[in-house]
Amino acid sequence: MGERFPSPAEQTRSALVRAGLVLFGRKGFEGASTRELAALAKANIGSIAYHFGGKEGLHLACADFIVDTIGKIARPALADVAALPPADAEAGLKHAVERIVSFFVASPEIGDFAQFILREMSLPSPAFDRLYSGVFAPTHTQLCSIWERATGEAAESEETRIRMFMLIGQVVYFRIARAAVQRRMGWSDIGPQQAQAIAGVALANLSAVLASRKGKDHP
Amino acid sequence: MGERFPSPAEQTRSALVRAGLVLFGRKGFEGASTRELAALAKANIGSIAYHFGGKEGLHLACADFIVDTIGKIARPALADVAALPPADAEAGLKHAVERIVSFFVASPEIGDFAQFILREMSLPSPAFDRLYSGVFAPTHTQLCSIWERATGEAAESEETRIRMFMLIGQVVYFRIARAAVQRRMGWSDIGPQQAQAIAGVALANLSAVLASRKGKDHP
DNA sequence: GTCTATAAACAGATAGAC
DNA sequence: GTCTATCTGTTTATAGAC
Repeated sequence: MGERFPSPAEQTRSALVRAGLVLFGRKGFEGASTRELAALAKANIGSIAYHFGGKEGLHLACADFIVDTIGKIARPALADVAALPPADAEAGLKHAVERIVSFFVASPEIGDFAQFILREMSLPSPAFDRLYSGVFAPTHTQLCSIWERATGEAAESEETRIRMFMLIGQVVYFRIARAAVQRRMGWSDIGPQQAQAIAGVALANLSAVLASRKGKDHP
Repeated sequence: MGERFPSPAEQTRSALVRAGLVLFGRKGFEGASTRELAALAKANIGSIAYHFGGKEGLHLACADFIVDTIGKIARPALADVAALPPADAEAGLKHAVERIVSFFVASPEIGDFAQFILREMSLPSPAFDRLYSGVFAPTHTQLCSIWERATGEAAESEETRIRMFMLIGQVVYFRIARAAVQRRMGWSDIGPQQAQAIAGVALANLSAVLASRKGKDHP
């Protein structure tokens, strides 16, 4: 790890993890066979057992890769917003929503990540623990504290936590229900253009909710 | 079909479909084996081929069962709301959201349906077509027209269609991300009590959005 | 570390007895 | 219609050559 020129072994490991992200995400753990995985990674079948101890080991390594990658991208971005003075928190919150849309809904590279994560959510396997504590919990917690800065409502109240799930859910749903959305909307793809339309409505909703919370007491 | 006392053959068919709903939803098409399916249905392995032509035939039959069941429950309920005079449409819309929460998020019987549907959404198979045209499209279309009655905004505008996806998504997400939600919220289950908390926030959001749309022109 | 050959378990489909 | 035995192919894991 951390070497300037990755050794052949690390290249193989990395190729297998990338293949795992694609195939596990697309077809599920049982649906992806070790042969497919090795073929996509241009590695041999035995390398999975050698490097990861077996199919399940590769699956866990994929989860760790997602945690690392999201940790490097999303976490610092949200941390910046969370550090804004309350006066700017509302604008920061809106910016965060835009980022979530373009990152999670439209970006094609993240597609396999997203499917992998969603699969773990609806059918938690041992890999779920790592995703929850590495991605899910910190992201949601940070969003809650941004909300507190923007509205004055307690970050860890039940209502705020539910509300932040909805904020995420209404957007992430476009990735989850992608096939149905595309048909119903007549979209041949969900790219930057469609993401803009989605973000527009999401931001309008957010503004409406924020406006409705103003003028209420927060004892 | 339609007989007073179901024949043994129909009991077997029905048991296999029920097992299919559970196992396909829980483990995916590849993840569920014909042996497990037959065992759960207390039928023999050969009966799958006999009654449905094979594993995929059973899968399609499960999709048809969902379409029929939802069609009998959700469709007429939404149709009633869609028939309300515009003055009552807003209340009807809120009632519809409450129904969606308790039906889709909290009811345990629907859990396997939901997982089956969600699985087809993220990885469409031949069964997806039936679910889309039998459940998804009619439900979404009806929701859009209810929205039009409540707000005067065109049911089939891009904005309305996106907004209705968000209305559904923010709620359905609690089913999709159930495992993560339970951990983060400290809920040991998502039952009627939790559904009420979810519906409360969803309705507050809806009211806020409706309020923000008032006083705008709809040329 | 890479790659191949093989083992042992498992899959879905089918033929035929009842 | 039900159920069992079996066929054929595929799966993961592993042993060992290089």
